[in-house]
Amino acid sequence: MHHIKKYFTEGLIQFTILLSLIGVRVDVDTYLSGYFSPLIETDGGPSSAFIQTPFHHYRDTAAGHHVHPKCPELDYFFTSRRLLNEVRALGSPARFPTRVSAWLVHLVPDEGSDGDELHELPEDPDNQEVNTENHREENDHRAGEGFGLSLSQDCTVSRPCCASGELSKEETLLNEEEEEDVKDEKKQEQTNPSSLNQLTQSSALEQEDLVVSGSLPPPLSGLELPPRLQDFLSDFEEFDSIVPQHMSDLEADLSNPISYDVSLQDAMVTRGDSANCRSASSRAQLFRLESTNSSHSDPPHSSAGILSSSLFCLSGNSSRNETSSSQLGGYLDEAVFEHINMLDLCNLGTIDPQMLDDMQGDMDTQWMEDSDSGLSLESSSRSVASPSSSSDSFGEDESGATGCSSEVESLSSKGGACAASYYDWSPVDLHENIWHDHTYSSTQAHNSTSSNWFTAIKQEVMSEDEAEPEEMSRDEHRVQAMGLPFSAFQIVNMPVENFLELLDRQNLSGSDVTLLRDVRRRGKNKLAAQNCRKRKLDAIVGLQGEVESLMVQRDALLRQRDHTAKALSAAAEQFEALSRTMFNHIRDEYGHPLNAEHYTLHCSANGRVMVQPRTNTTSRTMKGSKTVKRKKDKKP
DNA sequence: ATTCAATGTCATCTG
DNA sequence: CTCAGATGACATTGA
Repeated sequence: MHHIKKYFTEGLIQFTILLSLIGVRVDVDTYLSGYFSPLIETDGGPSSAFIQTPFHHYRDTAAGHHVHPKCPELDYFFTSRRLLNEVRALGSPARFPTRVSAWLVHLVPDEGSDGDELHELPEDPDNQEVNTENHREENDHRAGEGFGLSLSQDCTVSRPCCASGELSKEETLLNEEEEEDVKDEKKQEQTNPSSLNQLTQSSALEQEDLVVSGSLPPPLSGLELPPRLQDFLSDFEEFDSIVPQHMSDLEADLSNPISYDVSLQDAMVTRGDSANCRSASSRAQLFRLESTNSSHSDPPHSSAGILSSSLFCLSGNSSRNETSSSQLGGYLDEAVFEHINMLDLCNLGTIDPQMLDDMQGDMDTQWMEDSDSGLSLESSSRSVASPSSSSDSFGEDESGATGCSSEVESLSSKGGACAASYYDWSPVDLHENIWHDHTYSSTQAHNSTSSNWFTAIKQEVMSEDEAEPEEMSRDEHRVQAMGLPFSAFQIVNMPVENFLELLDRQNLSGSDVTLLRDVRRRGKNKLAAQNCRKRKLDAIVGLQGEVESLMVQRDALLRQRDHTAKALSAAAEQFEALSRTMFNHIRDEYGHPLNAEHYTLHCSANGRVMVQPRTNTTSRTMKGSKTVKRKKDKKP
């Protein structure tokens, strides 16, 4: 509750600042005495209550989270702050009255309804004691408050009454409140015309000033120019450099008038809907987190929980409910997942072994899938499958396997060290993570011969992949024909030391050695070709994506260029018009008007404006230089 | 019969 | 120099 009070208080202060910025005088002292100041959904800039309270107090500290820079709440915050800055910098007071009116219509609160709600709220005895005093005190302060208070109450789209409580009634009353809001606003317009007049007068003054600033300068005598005109003309001093530099601003200016027109309404409508719902839901989530943290000790209707639910239901109309509920659902999911994570971390030791097995299986699957993306692993796995998937060869291999084993035995009797060195290596070393659980348990694998082991692997893979048996490759047939106890796959994948030992100690003929070397080379090259093609395809896909992004960038640059050209031409026309206007009022030493075709205005950096005779050579050179530049631009 | 994509193979280069 | 890998070019194969 302390946070809430501080939140409201800070919000009130910020909103007071906001009101003062738009010309409304607010007596702050009268509000500060009441804790339940309106919950302000607007932001007052860097010191906004929106920043201070929700994120730092609740997220960073209470919930232990850190706000991500791309957090949607932050997006909303910065967006709203930007809008507010635009409103400040707008300098177009001509729109102020309408906006303020819209603000009032939307916001001006129903003090009565609020008060009624506040009095209705305390059905919960726990909150009643806490809230009623504050509300009464606040209502006392509000009673007879002027325009400023109405505004501030207004902005409490999430009203403090909600913070205290009852949601169902709140929901049902929302529509009525809105209607009453309009009525009360009208009443207040009647009762407080001075406030509105103050706004309109100030805005009218600003408008007048703007009109003066935007109008053409008064008739000139000589070269004495008014400061504004000098400023304006000085802007043309560095014409080419200024225009591109301010293109972004120009774009904003050209594209934003609509948003300016509705900026304050947006500040109410949009913030009252989506943004408000977002903030309300986020707060609800934040409060929910706090309430969950304290749920064990607090009663079910703890103030925080009620506040969260209040804020949640506060979202008002159906659309709000949809938005807020969905978003809140997201937050709740987030909270639920956090809770689950905590439980998992705490109960890690009690996890069901079956679940661990499943997880292991998933991990293995994932590992194998990942291995597909790898170079050697993918090729190796595929190589394992390809020779093993030929049932015919395995039928032969079965018979051959026994023969091979006998041969191996004989070999081992010949050179035990050599055979041992062969069999120290096996594909298991490469695929231990995959195959370790498949063959070792089988009785066939008890024989320590690599051929038997490989036969077991083949059978294992065959049982999994009997659907489409593949024929043995030519090299596989050749190796089998040689009667070696190794498959082509083994020859390809065994370490080079083992392969060299195999060549040396098998008493192979020269043609056999060449064949085995070719088999090994072809096998490795086959895998290398597969990897190479895969990389090539990946590179093509990446380049296609890059091309698309570059095309998008190119389109954006073209649009920006068109925009710049339009702005440049518009500024040039404005400059010409202004020059003509000036030359109409400028007289030479004989009192004759100057011909704008023969003279031009030159604006120096210090603000001085000089009339210079226009020379054809300069204009030609300038044109020539421009054409050269354009040609240069076109070349690349 | 032709086309085309996938795959295998060879030659060559590089580390 | 050998080996492993990468890659272009060509051949083969199957749909």
